[in-house]
Amino acid sequence: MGKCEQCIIKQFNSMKTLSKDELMRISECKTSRKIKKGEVIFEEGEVINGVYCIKNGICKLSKLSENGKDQIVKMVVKGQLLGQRSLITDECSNLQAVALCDMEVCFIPKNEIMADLENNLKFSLDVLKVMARDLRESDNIIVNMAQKTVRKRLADVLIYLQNSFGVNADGTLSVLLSREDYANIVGTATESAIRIISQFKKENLISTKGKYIKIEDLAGLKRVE
Amino acid sequence: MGKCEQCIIKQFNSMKTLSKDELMRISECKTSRKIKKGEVIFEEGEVINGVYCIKNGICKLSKLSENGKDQIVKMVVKGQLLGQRSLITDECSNLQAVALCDMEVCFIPKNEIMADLENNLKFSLDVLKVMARDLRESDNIIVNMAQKTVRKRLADVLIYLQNSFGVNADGTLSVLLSREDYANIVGTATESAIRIISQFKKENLISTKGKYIKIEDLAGLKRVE
DNA sequence: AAAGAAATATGACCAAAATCATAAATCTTC
DNA sequence: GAAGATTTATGATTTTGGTCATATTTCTTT
Repeated sequence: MGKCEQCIIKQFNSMKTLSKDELMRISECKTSRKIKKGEVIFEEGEVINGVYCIKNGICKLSKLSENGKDQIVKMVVKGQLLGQRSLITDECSNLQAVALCDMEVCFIPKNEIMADLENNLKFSLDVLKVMARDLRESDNIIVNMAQKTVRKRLADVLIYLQNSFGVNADGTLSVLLSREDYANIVGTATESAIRIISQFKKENLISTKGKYIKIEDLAGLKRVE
Repeated sequence: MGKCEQCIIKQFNSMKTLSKDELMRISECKTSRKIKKGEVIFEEGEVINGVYCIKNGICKLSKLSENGKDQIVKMVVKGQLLGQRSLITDECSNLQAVALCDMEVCFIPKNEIMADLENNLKFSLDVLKVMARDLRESDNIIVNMAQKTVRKRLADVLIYLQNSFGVNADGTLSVLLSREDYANIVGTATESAIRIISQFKKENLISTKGKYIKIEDLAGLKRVE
C-alpha cells in the first residue's frame, strides 16, 4: 500500500498543506479500497466515519427526492476529497455517493483527519477555501435550475463535462453517463433528456456512439438558449 | 457606537469564539451603519472589503440570471455574518444583498477578520462549520428546485419563513416579502406566484391582509404536493 | 384628497416538459 | 448465441407553468 507522504494525489486537495509527519501518521491508519463501477461508496443517511481521498476515477453525489427521483448534486473526481462536509458538521451523510467508473480510494478515519483539522490552521483554512468555492458553485446551480430551460441546462452540462473531465482519444466525453444520469443532473425526466440529446444530434451539435457523446460544435452548444 | 466585546449579537455567529482582546481590536475598526428597507448592501460583482455582522433586520441574497430574473438564493438574518464566503475565496461577491426591512449592521474590514481567521483556529473551525451547514442547505435547495412543483416549493417557502423567522402578534409572517420576492425565491414568474398564493387562500391554507400572509392551516400546507 | 405609480389579481393563450405507451437497440447471463 | 433484462428512442397526450393583456387594489407624492 502506497504512502501518503509520497502520494502525488495529495497535491490536488487540502492534504497538500499537511506536514510530512502528519501525512506519515495518516498513512499508518488509512485503508485503500477498490470500488467497482456502479458500487455505492456511501448511502444517504449513513454515518461516514472519515473521508475518502480519490486516487482514481469519478463518482456522483446524489440525493433521493420525495418524488422518487435521484438528483445528482455534484461529481467528485480523482484528486478530491469526499465526505468532508459531513465530517465537519458531525452529521450523517446528506448525499449518496456512487462510482461512475472503477475507482481507487483511500479511506482516512475521522479521528485522524479531525486531529489535523483541529491542530493545523493551514489545513483547516484550505478546507474552508474549498468549501467556500463549493458553496458558490451550489448557489450558481440553484440559479440555473430555477431560471434556465432543460435544453439550456443539458447543453451546459455537456460543456461542463468536457471542460472539467476532458475527452477520450476519439474526442468523446471521458465521463460515461447513462441518459438517466444526464436527466438526474439536469433535473428532468429521462425521456426528456433522451429527446433533447437526440435533438442536439439532429442539429449536429453533438454525435453519439452508443452511450458515448462527442461535442461536435462547442460554439453552437454554447449558443443554445 | 457599541463595543463588540459587549455586543450580544456575537453569541449567534462565529464571533463568539473570539477572545476579548480580539473583539476589542475588531471593535476599534468596525463601522456601524443603518440601512433602509430596499437599499442595496452590496452588488453582485462588487469587491466587498470585509464582512457585515447583522445587528438587526433581514436581507436577501440574490443573483441575476441571464433571463433577466433575480433568483433569491438565501436570506440572512439578525445575528448572522454576511459576506464571509467572498472574503475566504478572495473574490468579488457572487450575489447581491438587499435589505428586506430597515437594518443595522456593523462592517468589519477584511484585514481584521482575516487576521483572526489566520490566527485563531477555533474561529476558523466555527466559520468552517457554518459554511458546511450552508452547503448542505444549498444542496437541498438544488434537489427541491429540480424535483418539486412550483406549488410545492411555494408551500415549503411559507413554512420555512414561519419556522425560521417567526410571526407577528397577529400571526402573520414577520418577514414581509413582495409577491415578486416569493416568485424569485421559488424560481417562477411573478404571476404564477400570485396565482398560487390566491389558490392557497381559496383553499383556506393561508389568509392575507395586503402584503401580509398568515398560515391558517400548517398541516394542510405541509400536505401540498 | 386626487393623481400617478406600483403591486396585486385574473383571464386567455402558448410553450415546455411530464407522463404514458410502445418499439428498437444494447447489454447480461446462462 | 438465444432469452431476458435494461437502456435508448420516439410518438401521443396531458399537465404545468410562462407570457401577454388588462383590471383592480394599494401605496406615494403632491
